Amino acid sequence: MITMKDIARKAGVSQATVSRVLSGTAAVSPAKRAVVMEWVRRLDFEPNRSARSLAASRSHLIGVMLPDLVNPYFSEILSHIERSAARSGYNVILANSEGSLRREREIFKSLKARQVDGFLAGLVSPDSPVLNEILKQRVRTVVITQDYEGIDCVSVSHFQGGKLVAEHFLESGIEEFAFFGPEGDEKFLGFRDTLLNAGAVEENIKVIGNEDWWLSMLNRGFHRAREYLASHKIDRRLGVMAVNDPFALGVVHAGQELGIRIPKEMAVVGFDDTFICVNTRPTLSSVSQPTEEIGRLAVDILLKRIESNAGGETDRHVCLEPRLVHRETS
Amino acid sequence: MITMKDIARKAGVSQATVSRVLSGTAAVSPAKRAVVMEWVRRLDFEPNRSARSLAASRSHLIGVMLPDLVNPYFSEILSHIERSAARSGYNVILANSEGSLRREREIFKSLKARQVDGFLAGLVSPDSPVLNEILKQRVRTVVITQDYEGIDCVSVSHFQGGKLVAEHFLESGIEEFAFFGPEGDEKFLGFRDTLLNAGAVEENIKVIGNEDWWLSMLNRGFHRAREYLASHKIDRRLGVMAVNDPFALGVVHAGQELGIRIPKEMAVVGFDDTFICVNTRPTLSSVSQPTEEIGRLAVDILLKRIESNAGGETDRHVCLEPRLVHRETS
DNA sequence: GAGGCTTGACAGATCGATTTCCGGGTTTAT
DNA sequence: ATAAACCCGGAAATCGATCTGTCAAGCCTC
Repeated sequence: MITMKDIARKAGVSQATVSRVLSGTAAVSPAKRAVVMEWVRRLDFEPNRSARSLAASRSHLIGVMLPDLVNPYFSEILSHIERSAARSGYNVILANSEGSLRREREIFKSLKARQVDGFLAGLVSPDSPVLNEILKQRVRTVVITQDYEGIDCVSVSHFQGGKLVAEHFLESGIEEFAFFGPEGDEKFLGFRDTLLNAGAVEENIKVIGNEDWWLSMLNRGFHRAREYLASHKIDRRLGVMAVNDPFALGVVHAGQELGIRIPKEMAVVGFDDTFICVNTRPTLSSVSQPTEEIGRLAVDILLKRIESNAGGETDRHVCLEPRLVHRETS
Repeated sequence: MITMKDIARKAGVSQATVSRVLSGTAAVSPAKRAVVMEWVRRLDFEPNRSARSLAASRSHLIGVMLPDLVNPYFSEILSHIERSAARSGYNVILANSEGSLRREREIFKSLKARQVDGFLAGLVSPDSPVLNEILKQRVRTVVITQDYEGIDCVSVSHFQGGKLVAEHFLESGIEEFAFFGPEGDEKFLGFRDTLLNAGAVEENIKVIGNEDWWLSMLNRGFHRAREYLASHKIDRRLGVMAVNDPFALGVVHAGQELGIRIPKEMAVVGFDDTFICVNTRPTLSSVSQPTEEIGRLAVDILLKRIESNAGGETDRHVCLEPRLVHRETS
């Protein structure tokens, strides 16, 4: 391995000078700079990042923790995060929490030990133990997907999203509702509140499947939905909101299999507006989240925090507006 | 930050002893071991990974380079890679080459500087300059998605996959063919060879869109397909093979928009058998690749190489069999 | 009880960068 | 001409771990 020492020897300068040239922290005479650069090029030298992080306690690494990598919503966000980070010279170290709070804690600890300069976290629940650690340990973190007091956040208001769906159902004259997903989810709260305020009866709002939405690739949603729909006869038109698009798709397919007409007997709305929506028949209504903006802004805010060393400032909350995209399933 | 030195002082032993306890490389008396562990727990100590990598020149980090993160095929593989790696105590550092050879080179260089213990690479083309570097620089690497001489590989034979599709079309009596994707792709070669051997006429095998499949999320495929189908009247049944599922889906939708009946006038087969296939109507035929196995095996092989320090052995080529999954579009 | 062997633990070198401190050489001001 | 201010660049300390060399203590064996 080629080290700075080698370059220094070849170029006939000290190690410190090489370091200065490379990092540009101090002035170096054009002549020496040129010689150094020449040798760097010639030997194809790349400074050892471990040593660099150790010495500078800056790793140019950001930790990204997500609850699911297969759901296209997260894939898209991840993709935008990676791109933004790469543009600014940061690498991404990726971890999948699989929605487990225990895993979240482990990941957080282990990535901190890796000296990441900051975190981007898609947290699963407001109960996550990681939230306390973030506050306590002052690790620069931007949370996506939800909004927490005292922590930088970039997210769409899920509450608002749930409200949009509720309003949409109410306008269509629907009086029976079901939510496929975890009861504690913000979007469900928005959904239910809006319905109740509009005079809906609490008994007519069902919640199905609460703890394991992150395992929700299609089969999971499909089976849950089929199980439910098979045992609960639909007499009045049912408005179904799902926690995410894959789950919604499962509901649609379960409905189709059981001969339920969509959207006539059952209206279905998903969440995230991933590419799934326009590529299924019937096309899926969904609440849209601007993934590119989320990814980009999250990285921007995080890097600004890192590079300006601004730890104690007030937290930034970027709240983007969700939009209901109306398609064939509703 | 808490360091080993702190633990050593608190526990009244030397730093080396703490290191031994933590890494388990040498025997330490049970009594001291207990004291050390107690303090590690109490101070919630986690060794600094930068320092550790620097000293041990082992980072427990593997670099994963993929050409696309949104295509569910890669998402799934990535997800399995991350899980396997995490189980063995490795973290994943992720980079998206976006299919650009220039980016591939940059990424390779920069991750090497990060001291990754190994690489998992989904390379785009046999021309990738990274291939030479892998051979020359002896960086432990397992290539997925394709099969190269002299480098560890885990992949499905794309050639074989193309062959399966061709045979399938031939059995259906199809005599006109189109491939949507880059001409140099192995799967196209398998497709074409099989067709030609069976007596198909070269002029009846069209290739559409060759250089930028990685940008192929739906719109791209859709537009390419619409453009082509609108200007080329179908008189005999057309057999279309697409480079991946998103692209195939674009072809299906373009066909539908132009009133082409599927599979009657046009049969479409995708590649990768992602979850898209069963969740679109009509359901999409596709060539299946066992993503879980690919991800898991790739990590297994890489870690075995890393941990046994086996650099010079002959390369391992795991070639998994593709399977044609026949659905409604063909 | 002396010599040989194993085991446990310490001090100190090392990994490859960054960064501080300081001295020598130039330029500018008086 | 002398003092002051400025630039450059080198030597050495530092970051937080790992790992080697060394020595002391404990246990046999004869």
